[in-house]
Amino acid sequence: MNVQTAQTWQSVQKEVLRRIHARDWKPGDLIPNETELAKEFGCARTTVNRALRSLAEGGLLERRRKAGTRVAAQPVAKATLNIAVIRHEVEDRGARYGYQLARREVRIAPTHISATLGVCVQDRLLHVMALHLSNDAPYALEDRWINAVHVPDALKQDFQSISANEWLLQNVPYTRGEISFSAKPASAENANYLNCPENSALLAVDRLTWDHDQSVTVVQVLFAPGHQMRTRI
Amino acid sequence: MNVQTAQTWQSVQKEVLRRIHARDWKPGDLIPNETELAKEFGCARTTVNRALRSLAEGGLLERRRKAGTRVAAQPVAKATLNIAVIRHEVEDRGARYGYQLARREVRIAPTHISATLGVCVQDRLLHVMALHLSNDAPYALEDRWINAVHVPDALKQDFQSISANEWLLQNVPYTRGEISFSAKPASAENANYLNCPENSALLAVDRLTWDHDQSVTVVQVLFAPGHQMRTRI
DNA sequence: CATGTTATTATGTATGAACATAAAAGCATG
DNA sequence: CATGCTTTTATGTTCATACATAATAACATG
Repeated sequence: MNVQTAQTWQSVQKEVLRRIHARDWKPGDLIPNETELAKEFGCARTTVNRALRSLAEGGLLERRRKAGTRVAAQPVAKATLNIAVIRHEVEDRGARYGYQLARREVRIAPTHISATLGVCVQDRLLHVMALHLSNDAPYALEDRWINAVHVPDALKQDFQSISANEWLLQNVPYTRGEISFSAKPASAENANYLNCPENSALLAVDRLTWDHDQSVTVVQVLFAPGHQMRTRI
Repeated sequence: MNVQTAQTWQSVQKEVLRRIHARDWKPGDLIPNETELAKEFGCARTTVNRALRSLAEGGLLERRRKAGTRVAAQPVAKATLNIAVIRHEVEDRGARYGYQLARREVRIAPTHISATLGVCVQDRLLHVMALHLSNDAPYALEDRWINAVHVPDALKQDFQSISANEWLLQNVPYTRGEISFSAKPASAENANYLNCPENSALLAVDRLTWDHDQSVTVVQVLFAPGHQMRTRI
């Protein structure tokens, strides 16, 4: 019953975290309710709420009205990966960024692409392929289809000096998207661009974005062999 | 100056989002300050604060004291991957989970492992290798080293029926960790366990966890070819 | 005993007021 | 003109209070 002073929500959170890590409160345990904790810490319930809510967002606590707050039995580690503009990614690593447009064409897309984008099979889409370089070495290969029906402005861009990656982010809004991570063997073409042996294991990031119910773009980014995406948990 | 009614922080957030998506407020733009928005929406500043803060956490807004709030020029998409217990992952997909212990040994670790875990090279660590199955097909191969100096209880476990993955999460706390995603070619041994051709492209998830300044475990999970980790953004 | 209704309770949210704090902008001083 | 101090301002946070809501627990009723 140590009444504390100088209560900020961070200090409350820190103390709660300490108790969880020290196993005072074990996974699955119900912890005291907000009112009791507020009394113990000598602060307002609002402050305790702020501290616990943010821990719950991180997956460490599970909260339910009336049922109370408990320590997550099996905390699902949430790995948050920042998918930034590739140029920034390279520059943040302190490397010199380079960009090469490999292909730009307006054409009818393969059926799996038009199906994914939800457009008619005979719609002409913009296909852009580009290589991103880090200190002149291949860094990532971007293979993108843009829904030119919904984004006609894209047709005016030649993507010679600015990547579609960057142009879209600056100019075309999207409201939602899907992203998936997988490993893929390098095709002959991939290997040629990325300057690696054919069938090398490549990290692939596939993205599909929508603006309300209109698809915007679908893209696959293949990273050069050995590439890692890292984060803390 | 439409004065709204029934203000919840969610409705404020929704309206702010609408304006961003409609490009009323464009990337890089400074938006009205909290006091003004509160007046416009007819709610308390606290409510506006809650709405904007949560958008800022998601990376869509950038806020700085005195400088104000602006729409992120290049919203960094934050892909949050849930790294759950593998058994749950399989079961959530509606498949039958299976588990096979492949190896369990207490031995001196390769130097890169003891270095990673920050233990003495001659410390004996627990090495566990196990195969996770989905509907009897190989799903993921777990290759793990446990810091037996810090987690002596692990030595008592045979890991015949419960995976180290699950046992650790239930029994050993950690305060922080690192996680990285990459693509790797299957070694002969990998290929044997995962029942795939040698050099297949495999998605690899590497995790390293710490309890304060003691390392807990380092693990590599290799997923069977074709595996995808998905999320919405 | 099963089932539906009601009370209770813990979290969730809104409010206005107050003060804290970071950072920009203005100002003074050498 | 450079440098350091002061003011101003927008966000950040705390608080007490009040009411909303979901979900459990208690109760009544057939």
